[in-house]
Order: sequence, then structure tokens, then C-alpha cells
Amino acid sequence: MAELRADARRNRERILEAARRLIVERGVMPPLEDIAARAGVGIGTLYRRFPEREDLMIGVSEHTLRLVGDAAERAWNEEPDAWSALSRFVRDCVELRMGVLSATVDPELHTRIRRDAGVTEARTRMADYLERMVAGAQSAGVMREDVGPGDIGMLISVHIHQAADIPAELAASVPGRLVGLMLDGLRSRPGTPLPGKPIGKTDTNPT
Amino acid sequence: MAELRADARRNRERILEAARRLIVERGVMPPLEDIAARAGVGIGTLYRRFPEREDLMIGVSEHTLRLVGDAAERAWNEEPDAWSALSRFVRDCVELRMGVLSATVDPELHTRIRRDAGVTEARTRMADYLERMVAGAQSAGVMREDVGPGDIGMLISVHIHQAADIPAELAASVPGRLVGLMLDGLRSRPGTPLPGKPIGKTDTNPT
Amino acid sequence: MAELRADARRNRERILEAARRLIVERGVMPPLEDIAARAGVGIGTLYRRFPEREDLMIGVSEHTLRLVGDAAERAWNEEPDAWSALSRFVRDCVELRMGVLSATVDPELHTRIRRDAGVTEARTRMADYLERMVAGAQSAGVMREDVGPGDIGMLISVHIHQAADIPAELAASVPGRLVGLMLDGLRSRPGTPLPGKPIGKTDTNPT
Amino acid sequence: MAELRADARRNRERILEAARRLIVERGVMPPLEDIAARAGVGIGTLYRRFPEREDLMIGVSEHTLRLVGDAAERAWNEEPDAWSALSRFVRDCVELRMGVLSATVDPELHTRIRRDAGVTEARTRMADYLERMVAGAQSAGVMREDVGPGDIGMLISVHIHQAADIPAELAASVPGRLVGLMLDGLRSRPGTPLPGKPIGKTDTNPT
DNA sequence: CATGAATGAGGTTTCATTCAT
DNA sequence: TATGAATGAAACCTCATTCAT
Repeated sequence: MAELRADARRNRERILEAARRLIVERGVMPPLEDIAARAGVGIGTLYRRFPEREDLMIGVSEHTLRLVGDAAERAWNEEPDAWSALSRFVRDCVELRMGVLSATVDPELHTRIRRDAGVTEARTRMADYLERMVAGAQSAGVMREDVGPGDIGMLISVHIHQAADIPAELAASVPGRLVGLMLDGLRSRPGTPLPGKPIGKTDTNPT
Repeated sequence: MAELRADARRNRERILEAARRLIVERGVMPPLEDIAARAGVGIGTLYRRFPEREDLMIGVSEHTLRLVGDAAERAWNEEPDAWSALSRFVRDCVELRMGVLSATVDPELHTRIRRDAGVTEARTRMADYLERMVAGAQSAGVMREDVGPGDIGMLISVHIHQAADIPAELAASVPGRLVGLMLDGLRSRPGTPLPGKPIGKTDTNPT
Repeated sequence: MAELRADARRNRERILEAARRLIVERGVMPPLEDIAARAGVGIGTLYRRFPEREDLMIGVSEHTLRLVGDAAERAWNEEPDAWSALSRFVRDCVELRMGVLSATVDPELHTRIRRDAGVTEARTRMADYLERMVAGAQSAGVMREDVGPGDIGMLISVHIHQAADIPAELAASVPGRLVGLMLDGLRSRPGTPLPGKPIGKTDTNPT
Repeated sequence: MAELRADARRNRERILEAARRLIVERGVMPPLEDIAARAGVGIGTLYRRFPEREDLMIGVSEHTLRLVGDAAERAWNEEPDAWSALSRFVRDCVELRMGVLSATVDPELHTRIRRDAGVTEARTRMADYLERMVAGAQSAGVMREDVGPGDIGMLISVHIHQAADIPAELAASVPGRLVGLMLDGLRSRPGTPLPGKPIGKTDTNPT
């Protein structure tokens, strides 16, 4: 994969970005031919680069995580303190709609994707920045001590529709932790003022 | 729907519950024949009851919202105060994985589902309880005043993978509000102790 | 499979016969859509009856072996003696081009086909007649003792893969000549001793 | 073809042998890319050498017939008499699985291949030896007079399509038994008169 | 009314062939 | 010239939907 001809590499990138955009736009997995068309290549080219459907999914996941890692890097480098970096990073993730992909694949495939080496590498790069932000915010005393970077990761992914696969030993506590954090965000005490006005009963509602 | 023979009604219920379970289990929309098989009826029977695909989706949504409404009712009746009721309700929703359906349909269909009369009615019943919980918690001073029941709905749905369709006039502020609430839940100050231990960088991470 | 609706059974038969004819006509595996079209059904019907490609191959093999068994039965019942029956049966097999299928599938699939229960049953019925013919011909002293029914089966199948293109002016006589030479090789009289032992009824058999 | 650079010629030979082996191994026509890969060249090189699919088929046929001709020559030169040479040649042909190619191409293409000049030339060389063997065996009185070299060719090719899967314990003896029966059918002694006339050297021949 | 067979549009995948490097 | 990337026609297969029993 490292020794890809220049034009092949360019096409590969085009396919990944086309796939990512279509998935975000449509909210469901688009036909592969649509992805190829959006990328401006033939269906055969898509299949040469990603011989199985799964390969494309993995590629898109890695590609997206790389974009997320870029956002983390920028936040870390450009913001004055750890909490600001974390806040900006989280907002960027939501904007990227990182992880919508996972809502469109079945859980089994999702697990295979997570195990992929390239995906893991891209995720680790991102997680490194996330860890620094969390540690920095906790040192500064602006973040509760009983959460870790993984909690943030879960929260973020949950906020962008991720059907995370949770390691068995954590499965029991994760949902409770996330809900706890969410409820804590609702508790009455000084905090960040929210943008906009309270959303009323009839304005919008789940499902 | 009102004048359904007893056996027909039973079949209808079976189909809805079979669909809900399969969707939750698989995480993607199952073939209609699988739903019929799980319900123990023929595909023809499913189509008699739900002549169009959309009808089944609507039915499942309504069915699920009714289960959620039941959970809200129980929480309201059995818990000692509004905040406890809200907490319990939120946890029940996550457990029901209410809303996974929405991750499996395209946004356009999702909107049509939301507009359906039966779905709206079931949601309103649920929202009534939710509103009482929010108002009660705010009166008791345990909940910040700048959120409304709709915020809770969005938060819940977000936590169960919902691709909420947000009214145009709210679209600008909703993501910011949700992220703000989430970040506020992370802020360093007394709150509910979280179950389990902090999730580390390598334990789990998004996508 | 026993409880197939009348129309479904008719379609199944049509598909099998259409497949057999197309394979014999073209000499290569035809597209499944061509088979469906020839049978006068939709491609979906073909797939409902034979969910995997392999299932169709198995079905065609069984169908063909049944036709061959019918030929064996007729030869046994209508011919005056065992050798005549055997001769007629062999000629009928060549005419049916029994076994052309096996030339069009890869060896691995071929093995799976042979192991199939239905195929085995149909082959056994045919082999029973073949065994009687061989035993009868040997008792009558007109067939060499060092061959068994399995040898005949192998010989027949070998003669049936014949895809040679024969000049038009010879087409009428060639198959008859080859079969004649083959039958002559089986006649009871001194010749080269064969290696190995007579191949039994159950050891191996065509298709 | 005559003015080929040394490396180009080597590539050509590699491709032909790779194709022949893959066809024999798999029993079905392999993708051209697989042939190129087995030959250790790129698909582009294969196409430079054989611009159309048909060209490759023709090349493989000619290549195979040349190997068969070599076998005929060796048998003729090294065996003590015509009948022994014929017997050895037939056995060698079966071993080479000469002609499997024809089972994998449709009859129409097969005919075009047979008409090719190079194929015809290679076949003629082989047929010359075969004719000498037949004539010699008939002069010696060990071969029936009513068969010609073409009959042998047909018989051989028929014995070579054999794709039957043979149980492992029989694999060693079956081909020998079949060839033995075939040769016995050719021996000079009273038997069934064959229909038609002896097939001459040029009338028809394998592959 | 319940059933499951039939249908075919549309998505997935392969692979012969052409073309840029 | 050798290579392998790009292409798209054509095959395979699924599944929502209609229709006969």
C-alpha cells in the first residue's frame, strides 16, 4: 500500500473521501456504484483498491479517524489550555460526524473494523492527543478525576451515533457511566451557559 | 386498526415485537421475511398488516414509544421525587435501546415516521411525563433552568444512536447545547459518583 | 421438498430440464438468467428453489441421473438378455450426454455434488440395474470377469465428457464407433489383464 | 512470432505452460490475471503476447499438442514394436491430460482453435506418428482393421476429458483399467462390426 | 385471512480488455 | 517493453413487493 502509484493513490483518496461524504449526507450506506461515481472513477477501480466491501469500510474508518486526529492535533497546538482544546476537539468531532459509518454497518463488521491494524494506528494517534487533553484538564482542576480518556471517547462516539463495541469487562459499567455524566451535565449548578433557548416539549423529541 | 379480529391483533403485535427485537439485535434493518419468520407468520401476513414498508416502520416506532411511555409512567409513579424519576427513566430508555430504529432508516423516511399521527400520540404521552419530571426537578432546584424537556429528549436519543431530525430553526443551536451539556457533565465539581473505574486510553475508543 | 405446491414443483422441474438442456447445448455453464429464461420463470424463482449455485448443480445432477436410471430400467425390462440391455443402456447414456455437467464445474464442487444424498440415491438406483446387467452378462459368458459395474460407470462417464468437435460428415458414425470399441473391450475373451481389482457397484460411478 | 527477443520468447513459453498447468489443476478456465501471475508476468505482458483471448487458447492448444507430439516421438523411437508404442503413447496422453482445455471452452471457440494453422501443424506431426503406429499394429495383425488413426484420436480425447473424482484408494488403478479396456477393444479379433468407415488421419483428431 | 411462490429491479462482484506510467 | 491501474459489461445474488393457492 505504501508503494502505490501516484494516480492510484489519488484515486484511493478520492474514493475514501467520496464514501465518507456520501455516508454522512445520506445517513445510510450508499451503493458502491454511487461512491465510485462521486469519486469520479469506475466501479472496477473501487474494487481493485478495496476487493471486499469490508475493506472499503475499514478504509473509510481509518480515513475518518485520521481527519479526527488532525482535528485533535490542531486543537492541542492552537488552544491556550487543555480544557479549551478538549472542548474544541469535541465540537469538531461532532461537526465531522465522525463515526456515522458505524451506525450503518452491522455490529459484527464493526468489531472487525475496530481490530484492523490501520484503524487502530489512526485511533491511537488521536487517543494520544485526547489523553494529553484529559490529563491537562484534570491537572488544572477543571475536570472531574473519575473519568478517563476512554470515557470521553465513548461520549463523543455516542454523540455521533456510534454503536461502540465495548470490551466485556467494561460492558457492565459503561452505559451507567455515560448516563451518569449526562445527568451530571443537567444538574443545577454554575457551568457553561448553553447557546440558544431551552428546547420545549413540542419542539423536538426522540424517535 | 380498531376493528381487528383477536388473532389478527395478536399477529400484529407479534410482528412489531419481532421487528423491534431483530433491529436491536442486528443493528441493521433486517429483511422483512426474517421479521415475518421471527414473528411466526408468513410474509404475506406481514404485508396484509403493513401494506407498505413505511407502515411497518411507523408501527415499530409507535410500539417502541409506547414501551418508553410505559417506562416513564412507571418511573413517575414509583419514584419518590422528580429527579429520581428522570434518572430512572433515562436509564430505562438506554436499556430499551429506544431509537436504534432511526439509525437504520434513511433520514427522509425518519422524518415521515416522526410526522405520523400514531407516533406523535405515543410520543406525546411519553413527553408529558418527561415534562413533569423536568419541571419537578427544576422546581426542586436540582436541575439547571436553561434546559427543557426537548433537550432531555435529544440527549436520550443521542445516547441511543438517534439521527434526530431537528427543526430548521433549532438546527443551529442543538448540537452546541448537547455538547455543552456533555462537557458540563465532565466539569470538576461534586456530582453523582460514577460506577466503575475511569476508562483508560487503551480500553476503548470511538470507531 | 416433498410437500411442494403443485405449481412450485412444476417450476422446479422446468428449471432443472432447462438447465440440463442448455448445458448440453452450449457445452459450458450458462448464466443462471438464461436458465431461468429458458424455463420461463424469473431469476428470483430460480434462486428461491436453488438458493446457491451449488444447489442447482446438485439438482441438475440428480435430475440427469434419474433420466439415466429410467433408461437403465427400460433397457433391463425391454431387452432379451443382459448384454443387449447393457449395450443399449450405454448407447442411451451417450445420447443423453449424461455427465456433461461435470466438465463444466471445478473438481471441488464436483466432489461435493457426488456426496449429496439425493444424487447418491439416484445414482444407486441406476447402479442397481447396471450391476444386474454386468452380473447377467458375465454369467452368460459374454463379458470378461475382471471388470465390475464401477468400471462400466467410469467408462460411460468418460465417454460422455466428450466435447470433441466432430466434422459434420462423421458426426453420425463417431459416437457409435467409440461405443462399439468400448463394448468390444468388455467382451469375454483373452486380452491384456487389467491392473487393480474390479470396481464394485458402490466404489465409484458416473457423475 | 519468429523474430522474438530472447526474453520475450521466454515469457511466451512461461505463459503457455502456466496456462496449461492452471487449466489442468483447476479443471476450469482460470482468470487471465491468474495465468499471468503464475507465469510471473504482468497482465499487460500477457496481452502483448496474446492480444485476444482466442490467441492464448490457440497458443495453449499448440503448446500442448507439441508436448503430445514429443510423447509420440519418444514412444515410436523407444518401443520395440508398433503396438507397444501405441499403448505407451495412449497412456502418456492420459497422463498429460491432453485436451482438458477443450472441456473448458465453448464448442464454437473450440472449432476456431482446431482450424488454426499452428495448431494444425502441431497436430499433424503428432498424427503422423499415430498413423505409423496404427498401420504397424494392423500389419502385425494385432489391431482390428476397421479402425483408423482418427478413431484412436477420438478415443484418446474422450478418455482425457475424464474429470471424474475417483476415490483415493482407486485413483492409482482406474486410469490404467480404462485405458486397458480401450486398448483391448482395439485388439485384432472377432467382435461387433463398427458402424461407418475407419476415421483417417486427417479426418479428426484430438484437441 | 394466511400462506408462501413468483417476480424483477437494483445492488454486488468478477474479469476480459484497454491505457497510462 | 513490462507493468499494473482503470474500465465497464455482464454475471451473480438479495429482497421488497405482488399474486395465486
